[in-house]
Amino acid sequence: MMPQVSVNADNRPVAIYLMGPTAAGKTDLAVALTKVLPCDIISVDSALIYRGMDIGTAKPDQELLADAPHRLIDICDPSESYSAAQFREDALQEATDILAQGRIPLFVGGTMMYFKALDQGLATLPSADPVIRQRILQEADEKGWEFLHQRLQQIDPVSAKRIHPNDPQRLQRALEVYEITGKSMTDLWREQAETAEQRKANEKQETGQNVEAHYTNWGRDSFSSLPYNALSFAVLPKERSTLHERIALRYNQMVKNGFVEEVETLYRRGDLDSSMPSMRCVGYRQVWEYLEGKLDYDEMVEKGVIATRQLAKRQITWLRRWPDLHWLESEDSELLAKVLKIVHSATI
RNA sequence: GCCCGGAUAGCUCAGUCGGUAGAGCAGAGGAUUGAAAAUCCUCGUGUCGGCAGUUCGAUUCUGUCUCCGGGCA
Repeated sequence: MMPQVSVNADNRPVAIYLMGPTAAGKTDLAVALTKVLPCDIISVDSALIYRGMDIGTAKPDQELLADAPHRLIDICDPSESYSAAQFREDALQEATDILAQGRIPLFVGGTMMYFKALDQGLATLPSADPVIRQRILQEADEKGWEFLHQRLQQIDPVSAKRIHPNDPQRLQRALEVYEITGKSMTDLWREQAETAEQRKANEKQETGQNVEAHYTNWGRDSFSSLPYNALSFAVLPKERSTLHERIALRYNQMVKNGFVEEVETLYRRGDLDSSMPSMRCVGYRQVWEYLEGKLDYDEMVEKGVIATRQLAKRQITWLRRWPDLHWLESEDSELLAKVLKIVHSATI
């Protein structure tokens, strides 16, 4: 008899992904889950990593954190940058630690690229190099991004087609990878995808899927399977307008609670600037501009709220195409029970 | 009460020497491989304030009314 391989026959322990746009109520649900399940929270949030950025990131307060500890918050200084790859490494380490204690990793957050990197892996590529990035930036200043896009067209036509000439961040990255490795991003992905296909073939785990047909997944190391079987949830208010109301309410509350003073403390340090990832965070950027005198108070508040809404929209776009996602409504009174039901049926 | 400006997309405004109109912002949809709360792409029909007049044709010219600024009393 051939052994039956099916999705349900997964004997790995479960983990929970709790996703959702900003201000949807993820933290409340996560904390409630820690009361009824043997789980520990791992934050999936590119802003909560920063120390001293508490009010504007809606970071849980000390009291709550003492009650429900979050891993991967307060791990960076605002002068530092972090990355999706670094996150994956850190998050897997935390998950392994939690699993070793026989507990459930509960990943909670809204940084969807971190979730994707965690779940599907990343190709093996060089990490960011500040010197090379600076050089590319300078060249863009002199010759324009259009010129650099044409150069990318020469060395990597596939990426050049995918990356819009107006997208400096991705152009910079593609050129950076080429400068460091001497190979195009596309070639590196392809090589790694082929290696993975080979490995898969050797392990006789044919899935019938054509990796080559999905170039956006080329080279991702998702074949090195995760140590858990993830259940994906997304929380979201039923109506977009409700989310918008919650965002405006929360932003005004932040300002009342001393958000401007928090940014002022960072502003006065003197070693931070508005080009750093930390100070590009929603809200921080607008308060920073207010402190520089580029925005008046009302504009700062209005633009902060707008930026938060736009962030939420992008997060929702990710969620719409997330596979096997359990959708939850923020205002559902049976929220917790529904999650528990799904978790229990998966653990049996 | 009189004089001058305004009234056009959800908001701020441009424009049509008369042939029913377009920017920015907002909003919506999408992309997303070491900055991702980042970065980028796509999407614009609205009694052109109401009514009347001139005209083949008025959002555009004229008259009048309403409302909002500002000024003079």
